[in-house]
Amino acid sequence: MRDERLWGWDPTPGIVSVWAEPDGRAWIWRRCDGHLVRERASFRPWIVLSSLDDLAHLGERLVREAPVVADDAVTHQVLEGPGELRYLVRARDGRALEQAVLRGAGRRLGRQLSSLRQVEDQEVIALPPEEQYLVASGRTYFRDLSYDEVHRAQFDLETTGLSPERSRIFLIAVRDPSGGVQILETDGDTDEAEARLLRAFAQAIQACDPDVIENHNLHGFDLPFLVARAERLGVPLVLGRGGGPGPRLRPAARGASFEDGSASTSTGDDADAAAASAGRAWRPRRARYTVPGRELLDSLDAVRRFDFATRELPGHGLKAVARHLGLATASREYVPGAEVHAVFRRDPERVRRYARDDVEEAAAVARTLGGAAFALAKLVPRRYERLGDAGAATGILEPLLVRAYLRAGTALPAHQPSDGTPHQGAALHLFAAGVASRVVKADVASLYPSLMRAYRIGPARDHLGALLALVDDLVERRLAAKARARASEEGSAARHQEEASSAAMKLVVNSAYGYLAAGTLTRFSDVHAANEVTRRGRLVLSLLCRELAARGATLLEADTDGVYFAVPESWTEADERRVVAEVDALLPPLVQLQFDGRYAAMLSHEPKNYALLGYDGELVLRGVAFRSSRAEPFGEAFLRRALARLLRADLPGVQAAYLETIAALRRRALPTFDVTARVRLNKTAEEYQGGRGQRREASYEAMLQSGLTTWRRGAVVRIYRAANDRPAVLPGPPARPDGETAPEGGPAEDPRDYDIEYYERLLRTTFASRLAAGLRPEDFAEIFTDPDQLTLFSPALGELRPILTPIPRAFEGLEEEAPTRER
DNA sequence: TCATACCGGGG
DNA sequence: GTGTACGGTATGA
Repeated sequence: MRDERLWGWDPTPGIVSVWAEPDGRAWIWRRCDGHLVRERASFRPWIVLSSLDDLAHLGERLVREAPVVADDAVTHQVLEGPGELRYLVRARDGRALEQAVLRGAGRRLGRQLSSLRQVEDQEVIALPPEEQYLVASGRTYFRDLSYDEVHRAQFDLETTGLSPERSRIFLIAVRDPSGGVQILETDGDTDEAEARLLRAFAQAIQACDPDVIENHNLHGFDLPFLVARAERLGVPLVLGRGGGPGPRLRPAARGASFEDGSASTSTGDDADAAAASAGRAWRPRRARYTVPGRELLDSLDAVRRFDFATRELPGHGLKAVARHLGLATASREYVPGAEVHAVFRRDPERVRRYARDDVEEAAAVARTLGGAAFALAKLVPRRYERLGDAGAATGILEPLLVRAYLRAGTALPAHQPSDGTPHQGAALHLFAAGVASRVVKADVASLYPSLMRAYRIGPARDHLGALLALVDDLVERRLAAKARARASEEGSAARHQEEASSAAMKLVVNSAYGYLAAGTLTRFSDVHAANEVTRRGRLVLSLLCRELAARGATLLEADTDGVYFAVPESWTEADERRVVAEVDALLPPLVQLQFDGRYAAMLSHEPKNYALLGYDGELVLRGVAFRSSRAEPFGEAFLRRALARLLRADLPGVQAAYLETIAALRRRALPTFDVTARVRLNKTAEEYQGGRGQRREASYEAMLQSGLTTWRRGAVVRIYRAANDRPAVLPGPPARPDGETAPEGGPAEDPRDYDIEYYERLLRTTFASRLAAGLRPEDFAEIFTDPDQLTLFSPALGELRPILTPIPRAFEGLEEEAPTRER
């Protein structure tokens, strides 16, 4: 398959935005040597149909595709191959084309149709006008442009609340493409003042004329809020280019929800609901705004895409992300959201700094994480802004495949219902529970796409072999991009570009398997091929487990594409790496086992629940058994200390941690805070009282028995068990919902009346029990005995060792390739 | 206690 | 135009 079919063939450089209308008019904005050029183009709108029957009523106006046809003709071209969608149909005006299909289909179905969306998708492919234009022309965004050559502006609203029904915008920070920041403010709390602010904002955007408008949660908050306020105040909000229409809605899965009528479903207090009531016109259920000439990008999408791969972010909020990525400056101003307006009233300068820092950070986060969408826009025939939140399978691979097929003049398959074959997933093996030392983690990078390439597993209906060609090509391009990134200067724009491009390609490559397994959602999905990929994956995992064991490794846990194992004491790190390399050599070509880390010890508790002790002493806890935000702090602290000692085979130390904790409880040396659990009160007092007869819930009983009879829904408090079985609430300020630790209660507020026996029991049953897998039952009983029962004659704990218990028959779960006649 | 439903963000 | 997933938390049987 030729390259150009995969990647577009028209070399036109510098496209920064495309807007097309269904009538075949298109506008293209390009940056040439820094200057903006607007071009007018026309295209012949097209759809693909499974049959021409619905167009038979056109009679002689339906003709074969030809260089010259009548102005009102509808032309068709028959695509080759076995695909069901084989008629490429075009007309001068896409609306007329749609009407013609709807008339025929409506007649056939005996009901009036108003949109091609109502036609079965087995029967039609109909793309948005911009995508029709890009697919047909072979153009893509940003050829020969780098990320920083695109003009980007950021803006951020400061409002009096989250609901545009009840709140106002009082300040807007705008960062222009050259980096200058303007602060626009209202001069009073009136409709007129707010309307003036909105007009000034629209003017500021027009004046700096960006190609891209960005912010964090732009589509979830700022845009819907802005549009709702503008509609309410009767202010025309022209943010696009060419004096065209104001923001338009387009359906988008990840957009804000717009339920017609009144307040929306979930929270009722947010912008989703807000935008809902703003207009009477047709609203899709979920939507995003779009404007001509500018791309509206949300850095929250970039953050989600990034974290999807890395899972390293503490949260997806702007501040948390900026801090995590090292983008927050030392002088960064912070104001809690709920206080922004109040702070503005007494210290406006502080809120101005805050808003300024917000747009600066949004720009920095967008630049740091937005490279993937930018790189994708160079490859995929969709608007840049749609690639910001496009899912990898339907949003990226599918458009590439559709373009490739049409360019090759080949018919496309229709979506197919399942044939009932269940999809089989990955393997998970637990080989041993308990404590192991000298632990190694090895894994196979990009296992599934590697298997697809190695065994040529692609969709049965992909007769062009386009998916595998895409994956092959992307893998090669990615390696080249990574090499170029390494070769370029650290921190340089070139490096940023290559890394972004590499990230984009990795994203697409890794979604190829998901595409296969996506059932009815993707055009070329193939559950048999997907099952073959996972089957090969299980075989590879089994093979490497067996081969590692044969070389002296003690297997602990294996999951999908990675394995933890322990090695004999005599092994050096070089030995560990050598064994991994030996086993790697036995795997199929393109499937590579890599050394992924080594640890002093591991407690294997349950599948996907374990604790690791690094050689540097760092303790890593994985899985729900070891991490819970609700858990009482004293228990968590005990567990961490005890685990660290257990993993060092220091059983007297484990017991000491236990006894010290109990002693502290008995002396009431622990602040009450340390025994509290963090809970959220999701029922109001009335709601709880209503059903109180049937079921008592500790959180609410604690409130009521502490004399607190009203509370806000969603309030977060810390509860504990006081003496005499009394549920109680920790006095003082509640724990902050963002997870920050509540301020320590002073002695006056710290009752220290907790139920000692209850917490001793909790320590044993909930926390100490997490160590049980690593100890003989009699040792466990000995270590976690009642301090009053300690005898002078107990066996010396110092001589005991933690244990590792093989799981019976775990090896039988390993699959082996059925003997076949090999090639 | 275990299953399942829902959330992730913005002022 | 459709579905990200995944880990955590909240809720209900």
